[in-house]
Amino acid sequence: MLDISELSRRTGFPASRLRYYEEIGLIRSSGRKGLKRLFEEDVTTRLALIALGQTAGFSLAEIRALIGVEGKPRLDRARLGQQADRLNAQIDELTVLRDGIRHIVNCSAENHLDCPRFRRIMRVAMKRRGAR
Amino acid sequence: MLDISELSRRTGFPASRLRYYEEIGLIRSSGRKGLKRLFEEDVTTRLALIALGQTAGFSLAEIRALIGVEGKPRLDRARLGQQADRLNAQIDELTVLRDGIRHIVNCSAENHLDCPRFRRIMRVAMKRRGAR
DNA sequence: GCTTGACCTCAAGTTGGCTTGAAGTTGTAC
DNA sequence: GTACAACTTCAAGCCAACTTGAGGTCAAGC
Repeated sequence: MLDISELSRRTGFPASRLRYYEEIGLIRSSGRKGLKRLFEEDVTTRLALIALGQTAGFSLAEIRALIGVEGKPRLDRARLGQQADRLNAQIDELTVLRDGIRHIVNCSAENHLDCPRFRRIMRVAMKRRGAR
Repeated sequence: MLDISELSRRTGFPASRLRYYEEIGLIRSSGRKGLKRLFEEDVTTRLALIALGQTAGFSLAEIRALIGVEGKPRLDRARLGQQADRLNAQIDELTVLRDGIRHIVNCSAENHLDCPRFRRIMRVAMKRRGAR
């Protein structure tokens, strides 16, 4: 069993964030020693999963839906599959953008506005914003 | 010259957002007709650039630094190059995550926690969170 | 000449994901 | 037995990027 500072040290998450995650039900502490929370070791795995989800662009609410609230992380395969697909689409978009930016950097022409490549990038960007 | 509702219609940005962008200096209106703002057509280009920047994960402040405040979008090539590199790193990370998620979906083993692939993904995720 | 509707300003509210601060409690070291 | 650091709770604050709302103005159509 780990106290909050040890868990913080191991994961790099500040204690405030760990308390917050417990408060919203993302992790659990398994008892107290006096006032102090005690966490089981496998909470580190859960935290890694949470970090993973955030990196992939999921909100904490989505992550909770994906990994469940109970003790062991129970992964929802169907949802994960969908999310992998979304992630894939995002990667494709970012790739277009990256290439587009590099093009702009190298394209010495003053008029990007007329450049078909540039226009294509902008269409991608606009499409994405429209979706908000 | 376009009034705000026409600009909104063309770009898909709500009028409130356009006013907000003007307020923080991201776009300019070029005069009024009575009370009503009038925008030049090329503001749509600027808005596309802004959308582009956001899609690439830049804050509005960063975008302002990149495209400048004056009339014509003046792109900062050096910064853009850096940002393309960052974007590239992000793409690499997301790719690892995507593949990792797909692996989890297909890996019928109960114990992802022991799977080296899964561990690798988690390391990436943790590293990223650490950087916040 | 009055109603309507599209615009205007300015302040305040919203969301997510936390952090910060004040005030209290506890186990350990001296 | 007391000082201390490390925890605790709870409320409030913070940030970006907007949105919403109240109350006002203006041009056009009937």
